[in-house]
Amino acid sequence: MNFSVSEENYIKSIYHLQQIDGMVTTNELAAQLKTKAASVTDMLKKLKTKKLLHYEKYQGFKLSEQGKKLALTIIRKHRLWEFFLVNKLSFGWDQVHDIAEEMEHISSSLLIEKLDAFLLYPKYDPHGDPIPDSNGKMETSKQINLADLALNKIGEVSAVGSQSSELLELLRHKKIGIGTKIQVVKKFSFDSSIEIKIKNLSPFSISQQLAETLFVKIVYD
Amino acid sequence: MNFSVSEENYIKSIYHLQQIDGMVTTNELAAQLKTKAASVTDMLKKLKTKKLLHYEKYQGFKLSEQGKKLALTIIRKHRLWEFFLVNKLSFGWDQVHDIAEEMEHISSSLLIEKLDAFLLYPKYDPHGDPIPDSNGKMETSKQINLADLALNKIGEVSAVGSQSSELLELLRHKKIGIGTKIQVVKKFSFDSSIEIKIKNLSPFSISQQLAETLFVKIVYD
DNA sequence: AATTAATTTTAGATTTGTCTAAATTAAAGT
DNA sequence: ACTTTAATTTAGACAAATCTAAAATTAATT
Repeated sequence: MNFSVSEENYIKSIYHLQQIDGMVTTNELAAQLKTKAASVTDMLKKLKTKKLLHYEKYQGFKLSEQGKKLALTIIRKHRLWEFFLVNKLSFGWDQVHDIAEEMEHISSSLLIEKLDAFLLYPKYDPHGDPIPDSNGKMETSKQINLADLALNKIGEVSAVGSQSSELLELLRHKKIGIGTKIQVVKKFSFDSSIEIKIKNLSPFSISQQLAETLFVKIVYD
Repeated sequence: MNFSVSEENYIKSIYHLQQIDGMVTTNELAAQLKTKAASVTDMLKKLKTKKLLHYEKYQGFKLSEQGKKLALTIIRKHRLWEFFLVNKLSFGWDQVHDIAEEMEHISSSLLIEKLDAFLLYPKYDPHGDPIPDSNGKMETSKQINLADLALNKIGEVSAVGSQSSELLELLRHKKIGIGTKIQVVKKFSFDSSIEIKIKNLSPFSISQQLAETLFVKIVYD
């Protein structure tokens, strides 16, 4: 199968959004792609007939297995080209995103395999995100401390550092549990507190103490 | 200014065709681009309003200075990427054309300058065609013997090896003079004769002896 | 449970690049 | 010079991807 640049951009955006939300909504995707909800609906129908996603109208949508596979090949291309641009052409890591955004749509898969070999099979791109291999598999994140999670990254809570009823009460109150996805919005050096964002809640701050008892796995977008 | 992939492909094809013909016709271009004459006419109007070519209807057309400049940047990208594919990713020289055809439309000019530096400013691509520099200048061909011109290449007659009236009579009869553009269509090893094609004439053969008295400059397409 | 608000979808229009078929212009042959 | 042929252009249609405005559906609120 062969896909248009536009179709590929939709697939990639849906992949990233569903890492965070599970299910994706029309408005979310429209915002991400800087387009209008009506345009998204049109494209969803097309992608559904191509069996790249599961979609029932008004019910949200997510990628099919095929769709995920395609998303991962696009992400693989994007990250390999970013690695190339930074490590071979000496671009800064902050200059390469838009260029890779164009290069990821070059269709030849032989090109990508040869590029991968030339770069000596890198595992991470210049931003620290893992590069999927030719089967779509990539290194999964180890558990790290929420206090160590980089700004704007999203972590999925995988463990808590204590079982004390005081902690559990606090977590229940803040609506944090195993599996909760937390984005770091701001870090305050004054008291090492951090501001976090959880889906469907307004951002709020937590203490350094709490951040250090929470362990997360990075959700690579 | 920013141009679509389609516009860039038209510009590049026109550039190549006018190397041979000076003026380009609608049907020629349609054949080259594997599209229909009507589609070409439509695009010509658009390219004219963008001042990329000189065009009066029914009169043929050719690139403006601006159009040539654009064509050379596209050719520069194409040939640099071909060089990269062959010399860094170890593709065969016969595998790279279609991939470079896609890569030449990546828009960043900084990318191309950095690529050029990474490749150590190559002067020729893997097919032996010269690579334009960032100002659109490229090495011009030295005079070579028509007998040494590679298959399918086009040469412009720049000198003859003798002034004998016998030779001049033969040349007048074959309609060959200084400035005539000759394409090598076939080479016969049996007697070293070669079959050539001149614009507006059917292909015909010439003897090794004649070929060796004609000097040409390669017309890079 | 009913109404309001927000989200999503449909309907119809627009742009880009293409096509076929018909009309126009130029070139070639007698 | 006239007629036939070939090349080119116009007119009208179509597919892809987008948009605005209106209608339909779901979610939220009283």
